[in-house]
Amino acid sequence: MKISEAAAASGCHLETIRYYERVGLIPSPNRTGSGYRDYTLADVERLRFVSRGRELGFSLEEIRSLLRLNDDPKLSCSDVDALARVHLTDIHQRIEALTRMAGELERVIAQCAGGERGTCTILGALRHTGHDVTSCADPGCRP
Amino acid sequence: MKISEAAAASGCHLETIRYYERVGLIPSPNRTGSGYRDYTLADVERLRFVSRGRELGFSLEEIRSLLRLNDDPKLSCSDVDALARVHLTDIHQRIEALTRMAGELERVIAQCAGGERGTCTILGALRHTGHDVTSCADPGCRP
DNA sequence: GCTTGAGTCTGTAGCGGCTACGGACTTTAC
DNA sequence: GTAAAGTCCGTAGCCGCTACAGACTCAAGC
Repeated sequence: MKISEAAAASGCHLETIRYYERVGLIPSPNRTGSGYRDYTLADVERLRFVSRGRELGFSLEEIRSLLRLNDDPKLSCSDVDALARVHLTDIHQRIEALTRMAGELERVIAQCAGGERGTCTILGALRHTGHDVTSCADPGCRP
Repeated sequence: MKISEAAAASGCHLETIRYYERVGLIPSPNRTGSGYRDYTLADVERLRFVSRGRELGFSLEEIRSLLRLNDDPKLSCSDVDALARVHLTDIHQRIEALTRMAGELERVIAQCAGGERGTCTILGALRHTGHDVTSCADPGCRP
């Protein structure tokens, strides 16, 4: 199977596949006589593994670990579980940070909306200290 | 004011300040006789503006636009409003994507927890097609 | 057999937003 | 006077790709 077919079958972009090979995430596939990469179904499955891992937000290093855990059935399932839980915690933290951002942004936008006057509350929030147009719970906000 | 003081006063890391200068986000400050950067309060305010913009998740290019809008009071407040709304939509989309990830991950983790058996459902979810251990609403999931 | 176009090859550079050096200089503290 | 800390500049690295350039190979049509 050629690289373009492997790309279509795995959901990875063609250039991304070459990149994964370069960084050692997937093994180098066989080559045809003329030097073209020749992928097996097993190769494609590995690529799909990586692709699904990325969809779940795992880093390439995490996926590297997951692949190792997957390759060696003697290794413990609880390591996989631990890795996934750490990753989940990280995702939750990112969601929290973004939610905070969104909330703050919504507040300053709401105050600005419709205001054609010279003083823009959004710019004001960026200019002035301590979010003084809002109520910031963080004591570090006030200087 | 020296760069380390400007860093402390603005909340930007010292090396980050030099970076912002290099990419033209902030103007080059005055220099002392010996070539040290010498920041004014206006410089620090600009840095704080950038720092707060980053806290709200704006990209440096967005902040560049906001600075321009801020510098020229003749420009319309509604441009600021529009920029902020686009950014807010983007944040909401990122939250949504992360929430989807977290949900899926929670599902496979829940099925795996406590399982010391050889077949790990987390690895299974990564290996096998179409999230067959879950219920995926996306028709593209099934091949 | 020959041409054309599409696919593939390698290597390198770029993105964003920093961060971290190395080696030279200056300032500060004792 | 000397040692330590701060600053300077330039460059390279991080992640996870993506996009070239310039050389090749392959498949289809004539």
